[in-house]
Amino acid sequence: MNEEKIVTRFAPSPTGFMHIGNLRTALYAWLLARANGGRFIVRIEDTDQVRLVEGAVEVILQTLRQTGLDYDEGPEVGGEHGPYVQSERKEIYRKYAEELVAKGQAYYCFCTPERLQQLHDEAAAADSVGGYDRHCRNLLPEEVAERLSRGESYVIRQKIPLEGVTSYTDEVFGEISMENKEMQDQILLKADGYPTYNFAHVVDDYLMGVTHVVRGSEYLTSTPKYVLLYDAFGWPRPHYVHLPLLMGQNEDGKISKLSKRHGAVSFQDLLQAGYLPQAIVNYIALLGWCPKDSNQEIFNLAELCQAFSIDGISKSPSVFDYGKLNWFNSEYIKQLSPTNFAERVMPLLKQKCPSDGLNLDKLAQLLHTRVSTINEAANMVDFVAERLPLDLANYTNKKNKTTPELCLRILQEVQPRLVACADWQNDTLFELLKAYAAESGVKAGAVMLAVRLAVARQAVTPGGATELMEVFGKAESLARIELAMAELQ
RNA sequence: GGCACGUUGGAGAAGCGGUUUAACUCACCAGCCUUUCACGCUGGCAUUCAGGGGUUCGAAUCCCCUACGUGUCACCA
Repeated sequence: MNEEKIVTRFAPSPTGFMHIGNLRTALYAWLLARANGGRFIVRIEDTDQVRLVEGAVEVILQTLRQTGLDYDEGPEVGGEHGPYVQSERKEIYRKYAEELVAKGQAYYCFCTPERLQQLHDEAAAADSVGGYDRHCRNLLPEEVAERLSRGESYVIRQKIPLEGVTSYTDEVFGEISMENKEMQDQILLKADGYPTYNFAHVVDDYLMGVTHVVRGSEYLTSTPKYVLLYDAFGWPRPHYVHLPLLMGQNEDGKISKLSKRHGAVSFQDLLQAGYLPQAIVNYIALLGWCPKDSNQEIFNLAELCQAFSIDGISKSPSVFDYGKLNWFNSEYIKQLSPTNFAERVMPLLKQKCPSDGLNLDKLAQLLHTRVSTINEAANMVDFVAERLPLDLANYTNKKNKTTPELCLRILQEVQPRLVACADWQNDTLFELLKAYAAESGVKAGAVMLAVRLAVARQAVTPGGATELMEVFGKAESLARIELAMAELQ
């Protein structure tokens, strides 16, 4: 495989947003090129003018930028094989399609969409799946010429051999064979003059020198038709690298192709949900690929390039697991510097906890090791934003042997010391409470519990008693202790 | 329905005919640590590789069949 310089491409269709499965395909194609000192091309496949979505190209390019998948040729950067947008290469395809007709490997078809629909309906009625009946395959040249000159609407179809078998070797799935009689005379050039994907990608991959076609395994069984096209032109076939599909788990436990019903499935959705680009990339890299002789899981792009190889790609589909993504994300969040993390949560904290006097920097610090996504911080700080109702039963704790009565006593005895405290920060407060515990003979754990509950008004909190007091500041902390004592009275 | 591909624990997976009593990670459970939670640490979690037949001295690893799953059969990509 090293006899030639590897050239791969990512060829998305701008028909929506960046699906995570698409991103993963882009990643693998990029990795294959970069890991072998090859080139990576981006090509926009916008031959379906009906499904075009405004702004989709920009989303695709932006995603590539955000994930660090740089390309050598493509939109915006150009290159020697441009243009890289298929709608701008329209005439190229016609020329090649006509060449195929001349070679007897393709033919003009004048069948109307209505007739095709009828064919389809009849097949469906017979409880089967029918294809095109090759009605125009053997039209006389004179008839074709005449109908063409009359300006009749037409498409150009590939002339698939009626007999025999077509095989190719996929780099991950091995040899794939398909009986020619199973294949349809697929349309190469549509009535609107645009090529189909089936044709355009073959022509472009050849013209752009793509050596390895990397794409999802949904193309596994249509590839024989593409291979036939290469053969018809007399072009060398590229290597094929089909990737296992990405699945999602449904509520009933069944799995199916990853889609919106499984939750956030576009790169943008995931960013919106608080995931970091590199965590997403790291996670999807491992969905369907595994490094050889290593148990490493945390990889940055450079490390992925080092470790990546085709034989690490598996054949079986994998289920996208948000739980594991969360773990990756929390690892990447922990890697963030305290300041960097603080910058990211701060907008959210300021919005949720606008009141003055709160130490949001301290809050951010507490949150750093406790969240798996930035957004998760939102539901964790409600108790800071407002004084939540607290069930007094929480003051009864078996491990620390506390009761509401004990807690009340603790709060009453500790309050004057807190009022007198001049240095309102964690370490000082902690020492203060410990000193009280030692002097009073009450267990330190009990003291911490009473104070934490009084201040937080919530059983489980992101931080201990004294850390939270630092967050609340002296005034609010004392006010809450005051409130707690009243409730316990 | 035809064809194609897949099937190792709840999820990602290693494994490529013999020291594998199936590695590692997430999740889960238990314990430790600890000012709760989280972090961290320790231990548990498939006697078995979809099922059934073969081949072999020996199979998760090779072959066949069955089951199940997914993909594909568009003037979509």
